[in-house]
Amino acid sequence: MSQRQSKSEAAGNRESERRRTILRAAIDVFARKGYHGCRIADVAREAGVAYGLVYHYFKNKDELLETVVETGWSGFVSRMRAVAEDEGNSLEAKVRGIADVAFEAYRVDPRAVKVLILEVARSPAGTQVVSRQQAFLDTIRMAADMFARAQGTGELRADLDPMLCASLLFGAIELGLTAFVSGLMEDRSPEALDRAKLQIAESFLRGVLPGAATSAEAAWKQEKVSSGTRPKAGKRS
Amino acid sequence: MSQRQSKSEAAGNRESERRRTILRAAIDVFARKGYHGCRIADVAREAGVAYGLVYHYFKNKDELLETVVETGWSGFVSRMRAVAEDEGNSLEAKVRGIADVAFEAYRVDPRAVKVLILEVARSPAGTQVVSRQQAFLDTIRMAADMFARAQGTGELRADLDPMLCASLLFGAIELGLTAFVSGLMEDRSPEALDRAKLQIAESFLRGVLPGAATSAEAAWKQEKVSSGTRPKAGKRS
Amino acid sequence: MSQRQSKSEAAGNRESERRRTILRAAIDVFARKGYHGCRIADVAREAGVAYGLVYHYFKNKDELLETVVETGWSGFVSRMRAVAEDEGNSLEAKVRGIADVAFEAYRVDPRAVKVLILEVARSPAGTQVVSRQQAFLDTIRMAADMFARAQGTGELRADLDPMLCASLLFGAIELGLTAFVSGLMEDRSPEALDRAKLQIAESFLRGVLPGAATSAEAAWKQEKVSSGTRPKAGKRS
Amino acid sequence: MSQRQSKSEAAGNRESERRRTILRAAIDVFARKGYHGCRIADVAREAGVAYGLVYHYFKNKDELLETVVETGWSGFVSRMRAVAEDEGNSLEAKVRGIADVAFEAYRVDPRAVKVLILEVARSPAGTQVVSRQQAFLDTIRMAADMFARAQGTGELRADLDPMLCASLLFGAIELGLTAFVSGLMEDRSPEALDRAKLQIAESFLRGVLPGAATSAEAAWKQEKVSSGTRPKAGKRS
DNA sequence: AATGAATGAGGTTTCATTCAT
DNA sequence: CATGAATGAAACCTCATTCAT
Repeated sequence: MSQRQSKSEAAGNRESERRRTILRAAIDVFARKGYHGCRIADVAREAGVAYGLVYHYFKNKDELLETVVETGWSGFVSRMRAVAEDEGNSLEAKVRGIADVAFEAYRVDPRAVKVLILEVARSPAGTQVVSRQQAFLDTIRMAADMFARAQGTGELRADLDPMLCASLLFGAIELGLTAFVSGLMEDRSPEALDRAKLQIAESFLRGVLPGAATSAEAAWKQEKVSSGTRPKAGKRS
Repeated sequence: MSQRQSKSEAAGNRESERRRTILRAAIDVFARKGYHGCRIADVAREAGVAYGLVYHYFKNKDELLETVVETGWSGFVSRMRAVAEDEGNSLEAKVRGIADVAFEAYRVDPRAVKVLILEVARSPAGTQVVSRQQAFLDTIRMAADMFARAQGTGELRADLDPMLCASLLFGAIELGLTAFVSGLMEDRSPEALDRAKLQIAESFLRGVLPGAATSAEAAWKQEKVSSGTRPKAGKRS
Repeated sequence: MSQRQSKSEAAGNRESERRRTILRAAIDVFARKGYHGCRIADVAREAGVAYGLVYHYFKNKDELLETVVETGWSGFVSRMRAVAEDEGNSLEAKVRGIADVAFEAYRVDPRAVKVLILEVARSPAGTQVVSRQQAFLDTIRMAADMFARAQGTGELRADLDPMLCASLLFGAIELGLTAFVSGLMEDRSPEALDRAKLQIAESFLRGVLPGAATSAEAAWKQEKVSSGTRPKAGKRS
Repeated sequence: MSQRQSKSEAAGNRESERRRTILRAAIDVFARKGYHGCRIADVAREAGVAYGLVYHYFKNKDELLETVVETGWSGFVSRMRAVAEDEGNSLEAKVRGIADVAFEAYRVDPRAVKVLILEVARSPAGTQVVSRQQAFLDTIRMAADMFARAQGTGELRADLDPMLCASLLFGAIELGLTAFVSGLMEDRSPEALDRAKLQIAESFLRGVLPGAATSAEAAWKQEKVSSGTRPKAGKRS
């Protein structure tokens, strides 16, 4: 590649730059006031662009939200899926991995996560284009499949409903994040986030894995003391 | 006494009857389309009354939602609080009691629960009157207090953040209910609901109570099979 | 007359009593908020009667105002007319009589006068039933006739337009009263009212009666003839 | 420079052009139907613009009226003030100047004057933002000050209340204009207007300037008491 | 006669979307 | 690309009037 970009490339970059500015602004405003509570004018003002420019890049307000969601959600889901469907991993590792993905997303962009939680996870059925609601439900179903498979291999207590397990996991993660988003948790330092993530994963696992104390838990307890080796379980160093 | 009520009584009943009809309709419509997605006209049509009558009983749309929420939420919260602050109960009993309250509310009036979940639990901070958002957060804080006290008596693992525990519990319950609300769970029979409630409470407790299996769990296990011991489980690599 | 009234008389009195209560309330509320600024509910509340009763006695809101005006205005006008058309009186006596009538009306019922000023004297042409606007204009015309006759007898300067004289007189009276109504005049004692009445009548008469030209008038007349040097007095060339 | 304006200038003109069009339309419609009697739709139709554009330039209906009033009134008042406070002028010149200003305003824009008279001068106190009513009263007070100063220099009869004089002057002018506005005066030619202006100013001055008592006044005085020597006069007891 | 709940037309206001420059 | 004025449908809310009791 030459150091100078071709004209169209430059334009393309310029365009996508503007586009991204607007998208960014939309996320911020949606996070602050909600989709219904904000006007296109708010997004434009936040982005520092002219009113009409929003319509240059997005067909309408709904597409704007759609794009926000897709952008934020698709990466999230694909990372989630990668973790959940990596058959090389134990269920425990997968669960910890999912928690990692969620909390990492929050660390990187809490506003975007807030929008996803507010506008995607919840919102009346009829209101929106199918995809939005579907996206969330599909993710839960994916997790449910994961749990169902785990039951097949004896990694999950057989008496639990896999769908319910999936709901519990996401419920725990979501309200855990909500606690941060809403200000219920006063300490929002990276360490606090990490602690929360571990407690959530660990409590969930303790609750659903077969047997008494899980090895994971044992390991985790040990980790506190020494340097607990653990097979590729997410990002923990 | 005669079978007819006195005039004022009849009027009083009539009034509150109408009022309740409208409130009921509002719950239904909010549940179906969300607060923003519905028009006063929808509520009026659903209630079978004239447009303006809604404004006879409620100052404006917002007060209507406020009333819906207050009505539904206050009963819910007070029952919740009664359970959580009954010091005669063990933590386990309290947690099960809270699950009972939530699922019973859903059984009695799923629509109302849906509205509470959609419009109260989540919704951008600045938008609403304090009370709505506050109500939800206060409930979580109440549960957090409960868990903190339980740590004092050794009923809860000392290494867990009480606030996080509260979030987990409500997250599990909420997304468990959401699974029903959203149609993720196909079987919505009372039995299925009950099963879900038990699984949620039990998994949560298993996850957060100190020690190995809880007494409840032990009982439950026995009830199910006989020897469900599984060899330390761990991970199949 | 017997001391007891017949039943129908009693009823009639009761009725007119209620009716008068409502009329009274309407005057007060109209005076306070204006016709457009008040609701039937305000009138009912002020009168201490039920909402619908207003409609029992008056066909609609407009008729209510109409009645207020008629009641207040007709007495006013007939007294005015009696003074203006009493050919036994000099013009001066008539003018003073008109001022008497107006200020007496104000003394007796300042609110009613306020309503008459606000809602009758002024108000866009098309808006109202003819009668209201007409009533006011007719009164001015009546006074104009009076002035025209006075010109015939030499009691009024021949160079003045009678219609304009009428306007001036009522303008002076009206804004004089307005000064009291609006609070511009701090002293609202009966004595102050009387003083104002006399000053108004006297100044008006001094201005319009024939007789020795005042120095000011003389100067002005001269200007017309010669080149009236006047120290930069506005736009006159 | 080219004959074409720069873009921003053009835009600026365009904007204020539209704004002025709407303001103009509002004046016309208010004059025709009154503030309460007209709908925003009427203003928009009159201006030949879309419904919503009115709200692009004015926050709401009330601000529209407010702006109409301010625009029309402020120029009027400042011109009035210039005349009233020009100490190089005699009282007589000032009074004539004020009449000039008022009638000139009417000649230039009778509709606007009508609105000012209808919606500003009179209208219930509580209804409006302070400024509107205040503006009118302040103007009267300004004139009252002028008259008070004139009493200090002996230019005005000492026995008159300055505030009342101001009321008389504006009452005369206002109802004089009303006579034209309302159609009482059939001849509305510039000459007729001029004639009216002169008669008003002259009659007023004749009435309030010191100087030889008119015969009428003399007669009246005699009738009342006996020794009505005037000079210092003060308030009659 | 008296009450006040019920009705619904009519007005205001908002704001997504289009369009001319 | 960029701008922001212009558009108008759609929602909210008010309140005069009617009606059942």
